Amino acid sequence: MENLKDLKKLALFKGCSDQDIARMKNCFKAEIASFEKGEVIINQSSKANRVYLIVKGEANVEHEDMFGNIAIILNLKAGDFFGLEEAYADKNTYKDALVSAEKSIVASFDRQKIISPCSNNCLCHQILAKDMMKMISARSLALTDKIKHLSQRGIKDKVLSYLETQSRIAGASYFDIPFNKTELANYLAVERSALSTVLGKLKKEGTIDFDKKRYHIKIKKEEE
Amino acid sequence: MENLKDLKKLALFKGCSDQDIARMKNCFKAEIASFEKGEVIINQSSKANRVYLIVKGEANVEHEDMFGNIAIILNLKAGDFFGLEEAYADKNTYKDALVSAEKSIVASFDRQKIISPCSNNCLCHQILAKDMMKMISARSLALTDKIKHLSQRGIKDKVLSYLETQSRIAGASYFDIPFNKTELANYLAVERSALSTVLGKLKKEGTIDFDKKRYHIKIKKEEE
DNA sequence: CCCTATTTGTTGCAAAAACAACAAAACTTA
DNA sequence: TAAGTTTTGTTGTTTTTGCAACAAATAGGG
Repeated sequence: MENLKDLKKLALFKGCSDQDIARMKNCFKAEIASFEKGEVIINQSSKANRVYLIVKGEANVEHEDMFGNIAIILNLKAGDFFGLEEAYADKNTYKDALVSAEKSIVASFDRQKIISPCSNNCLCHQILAKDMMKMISARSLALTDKIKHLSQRGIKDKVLSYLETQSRIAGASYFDIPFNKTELANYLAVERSALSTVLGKLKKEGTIDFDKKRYHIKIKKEEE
Repeated sequence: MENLKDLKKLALFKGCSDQDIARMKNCFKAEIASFEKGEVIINQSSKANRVYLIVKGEANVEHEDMFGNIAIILNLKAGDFFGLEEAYADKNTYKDALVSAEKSIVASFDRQKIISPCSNNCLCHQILAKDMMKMISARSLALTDKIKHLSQRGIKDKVLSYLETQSRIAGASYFDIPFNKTELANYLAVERSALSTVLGKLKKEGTIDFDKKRYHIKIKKEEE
């Protein structure tokens, strides 16, 4: 099982021995699978009986509304979970889909095993449980951040709000974002072409610069 | 301490005796205060060293952006927490303010005491810890719901998305929402006057009806 | 390296939302 | 109940966005 290497790289399992991980995999009824870009890992509205862990690559949490519009709710990276909230809040269907954003490896675990205390007394299970809390909290804060972007009036303010947050996270005025233009439009819930126009304008104005997925905030907007 | 009565009403403390609650209050360094409508319970950007519990009434999580626009992120009711995520994710400032939405009673606890295991072995502390996970998960799902509303193109779709969710939660086509029109506009991040126009149109069309904070979805939009 | 698929930029037009300003209605409270 | 405050509705103007269609640029695969 060469996937063990990828698992061990995750901060989540730091300090766990191979045996620990092997035992946990068994304990949680783990399964590991790999996906190509664009492949659906788990469908919207399907039964929520597993919890997914991105082991390698990236995946997007997506929601399709009644008109067929796709919204990218969140971008998940290695170490991030999908489905934990449903498990803990006792919801039995996922309200969103998980879609591989690039070549990825995803582990999944039995929902019930994850949320209930381990009978086997796995060495890492306690650590894991503690981390869960932290991860869900971080997710919650990330969602709040996103709401802040979406709450901006106008595409210009939305995109600047997003880019400033990304810049702050990166701790630099140059930074990469996980979205191409089409995906960024989906993430910000605006028209792709309109976003393109606004980005072009901001570039011409000299406020920002960008190339591919790399951005640069040249003029920092002042906080209130 | 007559506030004890209010605390005991919360699902969170069901099955806890007065002594249990008294011990927990001591253990968590609890403080209780009451607030009028519009009063700021805790300011945006202030030090996040306490966790707040709405004991009675309602409060809104609000965010003011760099242009002075107020966004209502979330409406909290009795039993809901504020600041838990910051505690668990180890953030030291609140990114939002908590504002009393009506006459309310709010308890606050020492952040550190909440997130670390209790040395006194309070009877309810374990239960509390378990509920925390559930609450944060539920919050996360609620935020995802809101993102879905905000992701809709156009005010009409936003407000219908919101009202349908509220209707589903209430389990009826008649239901009350916690916002007046101004607050609803802030929650949906749109112009109040534009929202007013759209609501009027929907009422004239016969899609919905409303009076004060009571709404009625007359024609149900079909899911995809 | 060429062919194809995807991504990105551009434009014009129609529709919608922001904004501002004001009037009517409802709610407070003295 | 009268005065003042807040909420809600209305309207006209300006700006922005959505939408559709197309062209250019880029990436990916054989």
